[in-house]
Amino acid sequence: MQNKDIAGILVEIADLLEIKGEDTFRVNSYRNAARTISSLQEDIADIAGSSGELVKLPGIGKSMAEKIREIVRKGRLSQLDELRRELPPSLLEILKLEQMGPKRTRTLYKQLNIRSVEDLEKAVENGKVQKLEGFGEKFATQILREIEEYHRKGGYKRFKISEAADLIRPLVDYLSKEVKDIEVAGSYRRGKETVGDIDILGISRDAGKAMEFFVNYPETSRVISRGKAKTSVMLHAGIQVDFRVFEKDSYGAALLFFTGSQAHNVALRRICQEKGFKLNEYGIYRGEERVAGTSETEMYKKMGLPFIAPEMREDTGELDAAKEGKLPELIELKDIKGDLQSHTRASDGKNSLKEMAEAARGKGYEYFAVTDHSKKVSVAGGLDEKRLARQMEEIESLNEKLEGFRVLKSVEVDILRDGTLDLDHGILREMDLVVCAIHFDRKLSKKEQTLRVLRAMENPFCNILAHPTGRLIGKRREYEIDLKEIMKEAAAGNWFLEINSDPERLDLNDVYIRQAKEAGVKMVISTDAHSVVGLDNIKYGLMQARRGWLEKDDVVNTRSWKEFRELIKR
DNA sequence: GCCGTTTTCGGCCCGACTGTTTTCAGTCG
Repeated sequence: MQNKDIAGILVEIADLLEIKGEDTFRVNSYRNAARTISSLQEDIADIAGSSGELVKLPGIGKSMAEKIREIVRKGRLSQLDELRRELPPSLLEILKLEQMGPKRTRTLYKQLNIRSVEDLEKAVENGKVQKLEGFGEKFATQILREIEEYHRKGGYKRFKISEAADLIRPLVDYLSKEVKDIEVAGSYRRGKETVGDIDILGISRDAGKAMEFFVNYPETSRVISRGKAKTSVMLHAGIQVDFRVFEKDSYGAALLFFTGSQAHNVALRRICQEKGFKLNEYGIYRGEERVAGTSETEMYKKMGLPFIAPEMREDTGELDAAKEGKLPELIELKDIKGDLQSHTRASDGKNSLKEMAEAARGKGYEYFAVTDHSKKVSVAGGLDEKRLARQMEEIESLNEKLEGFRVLKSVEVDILRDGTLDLDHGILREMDLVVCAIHFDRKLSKKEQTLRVLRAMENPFCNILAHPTGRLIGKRREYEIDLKEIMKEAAAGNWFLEINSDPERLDLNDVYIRQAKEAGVKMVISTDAHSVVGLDNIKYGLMQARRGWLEKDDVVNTRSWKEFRELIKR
């Protein structure tokens, strides 16, 4: 049972209790506990063993600790089983529909025995829902549209951060024509790997005009709500955009508020309360008087805190760190001195070696590793020893021409099922750097998979373990592997874990990154670019690194090649 | 259900928008 499974059980309880009509504070305590667990560095199952440890975690008291122990022990929770008998779990699907909260879900269940999205759809079509008190025609039309969208998208989907970026770019260009100081806030600004919606802020004295301009954006498919301060629309792409305008004096407060996370905001409001202030999206107030609001820095300062980077605002310890003056100095893009995974036309890349190298040099890097696939990955045109030897010659002659820049002779060698490598040691020995990765036999047991990787990484030529969990966001689960063990060995064995910047991968993810840092592991941030354009993805890997609290020193490719080489085992 | 330098009870973050409920509940972030 992983942390996220246990958190999932608690969230389900919270949802069902809420539909039941339980006290919201009690309901929230389940959500708080779930949040604590899913952002925890250690395995909750390990902590659950020793009594007293669990209740030290924020939001987990005696009763919650007992429930967690039951889940760890039995793999299930009798309280949830009971709730599921009481209420059909398919109600949770209804709850996911926009406009459908716990109250309406409960009413429809009690009054019309609506148990599923399909039931709801029928009842609305038959005009039954509209007859109930509190549900009108407008509601009926809206909910039918929601259900249609729900069917079309197959439930509610989140967008990969790169997909969101592609939608945001033209929208911000458009809005900038009318509104000043456009900023994208929300989970996008915090650099989350996926985003559910897009929050945009701007400064304008004429909010009405700004809103009018916003709803006329050509990509708008429908207006969800429209007010003086806030307007929400759905884009044709199927993502919701919330747009708000503020006055200059409130802009910092608004940015802070709408960047979130929700949990971070709640924690900030508590801090303000303790100091006798009130915090909202317009500023910090002492009574009626606004005492801060213009900038985020000013807001934090008023709370007695240093500026906290958006990527850290998840209420996972950043506020304590800030209070104690122990915030990390997060790694920045300019710290990266080279990219360490890339593919060329020789395997499955789109550009030539020369084109890739020149593009990397154009980014201001000092070095750049070309890591085409090895022969086993034949679908990607993997290279055998002979072709690699030829590529290495090509690199050498290219390096003679590129002054102040070095193309590293490298490869993404496949780790075979038994933990041996897909290439002769003779050729690996000739390389500057060897990147190792799993591409096949993903379904081994956890123990076998872990041993396989460790065996490979014990090889004297292996330096980097690429995309260590093999997940593809929203598509493919992680393979079973004991990452804790991998981290332990990586920390001791001076090899590195990759943070793969491909927005489909982002592997390691933010939670694992922070865990790895705690374990003393050094990491690299690579793009895994398959084209010149792909080199830009470094920003996504960087954001995950920042979400994992990494500093320059934690990341090996912030060093010059000379320093880097010293760290590599041989 | 959690929490505590106002500690074992009584709090628990705050505001915008919508619809139809004419004074506010529900939902969302």
